[in-house]
Amino acid sequence: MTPREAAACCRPVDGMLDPAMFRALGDATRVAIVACLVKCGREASVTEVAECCLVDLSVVSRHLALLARAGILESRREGRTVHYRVRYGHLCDQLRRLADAIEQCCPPGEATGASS
Amino acid sequence: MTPREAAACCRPVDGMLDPAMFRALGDATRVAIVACLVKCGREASVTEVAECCLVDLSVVSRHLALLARAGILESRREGRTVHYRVRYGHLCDQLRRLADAIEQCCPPGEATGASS
DNA sequence: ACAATACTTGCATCGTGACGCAACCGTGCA
DNA sequence: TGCACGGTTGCGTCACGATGCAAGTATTGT
Repeated sequence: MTPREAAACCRPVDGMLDPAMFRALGDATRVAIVACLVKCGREASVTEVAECCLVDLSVVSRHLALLARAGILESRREGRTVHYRVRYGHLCDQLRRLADAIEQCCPPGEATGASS
Repeated sequence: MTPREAAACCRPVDGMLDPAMFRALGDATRVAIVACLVKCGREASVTEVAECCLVDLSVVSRHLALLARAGILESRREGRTVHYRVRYGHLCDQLRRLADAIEQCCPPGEATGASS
């Protein structure tokens, strides 16, 4: 199969490789925010998150909104406070399903770490 | 634990969230190239890959080099031809280990799809 | 009603990255 | 040695995104 033919052929991996999700994780500040929230293990307000960052609070607000749009975080409003939390289930699921979809195309003979 | 404390605390997830890898997958053209190579299941030359893309061959060459630097692809030279192939094992491993590291911080009560 | 809090949005600036073209390098062949 | 082929690299252009500041919005408390 030539690459040209492969590009036309539809596989599970096509739907999993969403540039928007990866772009969201492709920025140092956003990665720091996500790591912070992941390790925190609970939801946090914009102000709380901004205390871990060197950038302006308005920038943090925009980053959080972007991460939520990308499906990595979710938000909950409580009065004038907005809480953001990691979508652990969705995020881990996406990563594992992508790994599975990629592996499915891996020709025999190439180790992928799994024995399926 | 406040987000500020969480940011200072070191967890496995810190080393796994590499912005460079995600940035590499955060571009539509590069994602198309990776999807093409993944589905192809074999190595392909720069010219072959360029036949699946709408952009100039020089652009494809740069994208392939970037993806190789990010650890997603690897290259092999054969005469004047350069073959690129997906690092299936490394890529899937990275994705799964990241999922594991994130899940490790997930508080009990939040479903992550796994039962560990 | 007024003020304070918590966050969002408009706007200007600046850097980075994607792209195409052209020139260049390395290899193989006549 | 000359030439064709396969890739890479330099350079200019252009668009987008990250940032900070200031202004605006929504909600709470006095």
